[in-house]
Amino acid sequence: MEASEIYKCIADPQRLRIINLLEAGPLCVCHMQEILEVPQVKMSKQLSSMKQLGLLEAHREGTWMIYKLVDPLQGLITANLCYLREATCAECSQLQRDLTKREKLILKVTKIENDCPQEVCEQIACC
Amino acid sequence: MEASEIYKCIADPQRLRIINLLEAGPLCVCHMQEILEVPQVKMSKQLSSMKQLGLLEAHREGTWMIYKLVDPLQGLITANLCYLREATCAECSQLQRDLTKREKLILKVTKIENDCPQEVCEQIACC
DNA sequence: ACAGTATATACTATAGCTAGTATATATTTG
DNA sequence: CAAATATATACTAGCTATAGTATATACTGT
Repeated sequence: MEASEIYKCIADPQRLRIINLLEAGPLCVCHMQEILEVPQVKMSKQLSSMKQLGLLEAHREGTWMIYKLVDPLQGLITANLCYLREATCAECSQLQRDLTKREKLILKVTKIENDCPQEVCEQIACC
Repeated sequence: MEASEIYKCIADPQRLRIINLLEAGPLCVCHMQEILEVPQVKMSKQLSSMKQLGLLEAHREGTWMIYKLVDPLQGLITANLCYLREATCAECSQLQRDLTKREKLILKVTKIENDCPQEVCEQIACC
């Protein structure tokens, strides 16, 4: 994967937010959709382009599609996430808020509603 | 400057090469043109867009326009240059080659031809 | 087999980017 | 002031990316 392709990918704030979320653990489409507040079609298209690029992989669990970052993650991405999480800018604080929102959502769908893909649950040992 | 704007900028390999070159010191348009082997009009347009973005600044010296990176350089850019210079990929080795080519060109235009903007010369204490 | 939920794709319109050609501007030198 | 050099801008055409709408597919539970 060329560096320029990675930059083009994270040059879209929405896609950067997706990577930031997934770096914290796998998620299904509808939950990312809820956290980022974007229409389903946009979410789906962005995920599929990132998968095609080779950054994400997906598998099905019932009706859910669970996306995660490929392992090992491109060093260039790791380095940038690392930088952005420390920095202070509008986009950086957005990334923090997304992570917080993710925590809350996962708690809700697991502990409370029991409506959670297994792989997501496993992270917090809830199911 | 938003992180996404910086990524969009360096997502173009040519622009990344420009930043890489200028990080080593100021240069005039025609010398960058020679190192990167691009038409004048393309060079000029890319430089002007990067200047408008706030990454570069320029001043005139005779008929030359000398471009340099704004100081202090965006941390995000520093971090990425730093990463790319250590990494092994097609683009990364290109960046190395560009720096070598820059060294040679500067030697030529200063020591040999004495055809060199003052600010460039000052770097290697030649004029 | 049907209804409901989650996700993906096809198609279209449109906005933004890039390259190329031609031309203009700024400066120096004779 | 004319010629030469270095750089910038205007204009155009083609391409790429994005958003939106509609529709299709995959799976589950009844």
